[in-house]
Amino acid sequence: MPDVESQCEGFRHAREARRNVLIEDYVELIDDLLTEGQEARQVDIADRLGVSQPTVAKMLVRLVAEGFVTRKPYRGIFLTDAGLALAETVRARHQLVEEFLLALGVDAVTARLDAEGMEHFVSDATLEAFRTALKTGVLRR
Amino acid sequence: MPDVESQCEGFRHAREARRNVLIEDYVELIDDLLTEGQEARQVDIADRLGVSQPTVAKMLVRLVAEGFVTRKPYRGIFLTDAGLALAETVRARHQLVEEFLLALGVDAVTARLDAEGMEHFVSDATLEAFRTALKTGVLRR
DNA sequence: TTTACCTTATAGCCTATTGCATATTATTTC
DNA sequence: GAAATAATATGCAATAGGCTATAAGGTAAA
Repeated sequence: MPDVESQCEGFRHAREARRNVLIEDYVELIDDLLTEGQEARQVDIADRLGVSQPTVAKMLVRLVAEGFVTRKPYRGIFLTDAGLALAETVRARHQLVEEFLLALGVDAVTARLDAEGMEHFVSDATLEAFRTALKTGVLRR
Repeated sequence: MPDVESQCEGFRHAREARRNVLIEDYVELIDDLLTEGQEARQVDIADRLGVSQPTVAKMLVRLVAEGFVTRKPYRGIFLTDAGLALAETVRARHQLVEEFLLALGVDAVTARLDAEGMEHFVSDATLEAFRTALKTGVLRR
């Protein structure tokens, strides 16, 4: 067992990360919706996330407060520069994790599901290790 | 972008998994404390998790209700058979994820931190892929 | 055995995340 | 331009997870 301080620090770190999961998911999804050309409406976001529209409305208040999105009334949601930057980081990470799982031989459906959960907890260092493994091709079957 | 149904299902799946994270962490930690010979007291658990004792007390109510632990007053916490089974599953998964990251070349500290976050979202299928990769040694550097 | 300490319980408060039901406000269409 | 429709807003409730402060119950040592 690790010493109390490290373990405690680890758990604190994980709790901290958990608080950002929703924000990351929203920002990534909004960016995807905008990139696909359609507008990002509350109802679209709600459908994609599988939650109700009021739930989305409440989260958007938070996203606006934290400076990631702006809203044009009845015209949908838009990303600020900070939101765009976050979206790009998150999407790149998400894709890399999913690609890595696929390269490992995990089936497509599982890779998608697992990546959705894991992505938020993969550090830059680990991401770099994934990237290296992919590049050197050691995982190919 | 995935179709609405799959994406929605993915997010639902992740939300579901998030609800079990704390239970898994508690059960794994309690098992570790008991295995180390010491008793698993509320204060010990609180120290390890980096939360307050009342927070632990509240969570223990839930763990008892869900049938994972029992309590001997002023003698600490104990695992039921279900709790023990869960603990073993969780610990095996946790260790495998951490070992895998180490084998990939991730440094020890990062591997510990990332594994703590990722472990709860790694499916059996992905776990099996990790195991295979470790066994075939393709990751050794 | 009585006090001091350790352990647990309880009360009250807070934030976050979800839901449902129901307004309200734009936009469109006829 | 008025009615239908789409988009948002809001009120109320529930669950989860966290905190501080304080009380109370056992254990053990002087």
